[in-house]
Amino acid sequence: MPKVSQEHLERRRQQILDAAAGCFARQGFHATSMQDIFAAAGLSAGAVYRYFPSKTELIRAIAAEALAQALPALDSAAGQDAGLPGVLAALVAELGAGRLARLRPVFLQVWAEAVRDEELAKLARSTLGLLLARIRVLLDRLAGQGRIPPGTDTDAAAWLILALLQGYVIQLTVLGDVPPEQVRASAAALLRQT
Amino acid sequence: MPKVSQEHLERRRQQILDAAAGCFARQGFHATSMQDIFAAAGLSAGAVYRYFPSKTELIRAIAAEALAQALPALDSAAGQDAGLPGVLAALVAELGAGRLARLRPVFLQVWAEAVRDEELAKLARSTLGLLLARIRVLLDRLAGQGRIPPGTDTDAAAWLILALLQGYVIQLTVLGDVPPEQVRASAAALLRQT
Amino acid sequence: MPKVSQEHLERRRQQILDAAAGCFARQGFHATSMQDIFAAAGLSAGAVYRYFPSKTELIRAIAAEALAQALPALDSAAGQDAGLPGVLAALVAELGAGRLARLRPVFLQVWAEAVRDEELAKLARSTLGLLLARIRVLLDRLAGQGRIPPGTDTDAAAWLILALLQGYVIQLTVLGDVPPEQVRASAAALLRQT
Amino acid sequence: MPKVSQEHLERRRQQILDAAAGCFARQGFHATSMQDIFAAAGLSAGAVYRYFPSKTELIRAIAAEALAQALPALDSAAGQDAGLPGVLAALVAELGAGRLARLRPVFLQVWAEAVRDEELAKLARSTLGLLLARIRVLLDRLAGQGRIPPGTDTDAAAWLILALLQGYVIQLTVLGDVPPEQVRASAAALLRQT
DNA sequence: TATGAATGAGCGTTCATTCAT
DNA sequence: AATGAATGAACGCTCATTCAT
Repeated sequence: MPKVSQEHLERRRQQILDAAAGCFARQGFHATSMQDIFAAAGLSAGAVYRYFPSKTELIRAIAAEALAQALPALDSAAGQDAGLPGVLAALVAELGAGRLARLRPVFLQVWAEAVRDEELAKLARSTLGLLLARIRVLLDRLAGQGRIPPGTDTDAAAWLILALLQGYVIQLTVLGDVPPEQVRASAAALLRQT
Repeated sequence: MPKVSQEHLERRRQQILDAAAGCFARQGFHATSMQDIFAAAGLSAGAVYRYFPSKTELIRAIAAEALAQALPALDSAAGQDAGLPGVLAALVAELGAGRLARLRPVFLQVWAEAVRDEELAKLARSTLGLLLARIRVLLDRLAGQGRIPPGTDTDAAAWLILALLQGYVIQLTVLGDVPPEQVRASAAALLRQT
Repeated sequence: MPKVSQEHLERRRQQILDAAAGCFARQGFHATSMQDIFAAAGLSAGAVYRYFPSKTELIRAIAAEALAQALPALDSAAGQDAGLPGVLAALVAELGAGRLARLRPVFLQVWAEAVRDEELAKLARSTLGLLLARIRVLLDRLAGQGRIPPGTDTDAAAWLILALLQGYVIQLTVLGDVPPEQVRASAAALLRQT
Repeated sequence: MPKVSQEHLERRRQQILDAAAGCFARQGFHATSMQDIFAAAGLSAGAVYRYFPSKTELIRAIAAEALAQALPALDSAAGQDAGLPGVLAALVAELGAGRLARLRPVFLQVWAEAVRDEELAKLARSTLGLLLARIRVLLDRLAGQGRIPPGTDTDAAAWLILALLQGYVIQLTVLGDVPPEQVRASAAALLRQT
């Protein structure tokens, strides 16, 4: 007979993840001490270690959670039946001020840390693969609807869009603010779409 | 009269920077200890601290050096009088296997660390600004030569190209290898240039 | 009226002692965590703490139990009406492979820990005293039967035999295996008994 | 060019070993914290860790040093051309109040810890082997001089003497004080030597 | 009676930095 | 100019113990 409900355990876990995500976004993985996380979560060392066996595992859990959020954001942007510029603008808005905005520094941290932690690299690679596939599907649909130029290599285009979004994450985070209209303009300029 | 030549000092400084760059590329800023750098440089703690007053300053110096290398790479790629796809391909080759390849992980580290270190952020911002300006100049020249579609918003396009390159840095580093042809294809697909 | 029988309580207590003895024998007092004991006993922290108020008290209980087992082993060896070499051989067999074998590491732990815990030292001292007295009784009986050389200082001899057995505990535990025949031969050699 | 002399380094190392030996003798390996050792040695954490890479290695070094001291003690006792009781009495005096007295609790700790640390077990085993061999040599010499009964199995007798000494270490440490005369009497009683 | 989530002091260890030589 | 021994605050983590359920 469990002492507390499964639900309570899940809530605690999320409480820790939320606190850690905040710390990591603000200070990066390495400049955040476990003590910082204990304080942010309002829990003791032992309590946090009951849910995550090490700082490394906590980082991986945060990374998994953050990367996982990118997929529904893409889906929701793609689902609005807009043209490509519209989809990009929606994504960019999401990254700039939406729910993904908070996670931007975490994305950067994960990519930087992937150099050292193969587990993190795997995570990042698989997420990138999923995103790429979904973008391809979107492009194929748009091609079928005649909304992108005929003959477009959707495979290559999907990669380009992903790189564009990743670059935007860096820009937003480093420059502080890149106006979303600029992205829209950029996309429009080169895509010459409506 | 100094005991040793200015030249000697400069050589020592570079020796330390090279050793540190190697460590940082391999393990990241935070997982590299100063002791790692002493060992890699073959120097004592005191010797290194004579040239750099703290680890933070050493990181900033490395960042400045790494970012500075991006400009000549862009210039050399732009100077070959190729079309845009050619320029992009040259840059991508440089990032994938050229002199910039070694620095890719450092770029990532710098962008990730910029969140915490405003000095680093400034450095990154100014470099990004310089790159953007140079790309704009290139595009204007290509527009003047009729090698990119008339009416292209070169400002917006420059930003897009920079984001694309940054995304490529992430991809290369996280995925391990993105074939350069793919970038060329991507660019060609969307730019519909020769 | 108690909720559960006295018998149940006793069984639980023994269950914990058995689990703890196993852990302590394998890993020593200090390298065994209370969590190890909870797991080995298949009980919760709270359950164990209901029976033993602290790790220290649990250690003392284990020590008392282990030391107490030495007395019946000596009695049973002495009761077989063998000469001194036979008695020693029986004891050594008991320590080497009999019921006392499992407790050998615990004996060592107790002696080592007695340096720090006066309670444990008292326990060890009183057991040593009891053993000494019983060995003396045995020797007096053998002397009366003319089975040890006349004029033997039984007091001194008892002490020697106890030391011999303690040394054997160390040897068995550290060397892994000292053949029992060697002890018999040793004893015979110096006692020149049949 | 070394910063300080080899001699200085050796002195520091010994300073740490001495401090640690004192702590370990007083409180045992596990109840002694590294902080205790820093304080006892009058050094910082970093300084101690420059000489010993871990607490485990420090324990092993202490064990090696302590065990090594047993050999010269035996040699010096054996070298006085006394009969066996005299040699035993000398050893016992050494263990009771001589230079080995301080190390008695450390011996106990090593034997107890050998259960867990195979490296320590190896150390203890090899020392035991050396002691055994030296005792055998001593007995053979005494046998040649006719100072022990003819026909004595010196191999078996050597083992017995070693066990006796080990038992005495336990007794002294646990009981606090066993009068050396008792050992002499014990030995005399059973050896019936002059 | 029994559970097990939670506590938090304290552990062993690292590492940026200093300074006597 | 260069060394490297030394510092000590701070790190990630453990574990004996408690107590609401």
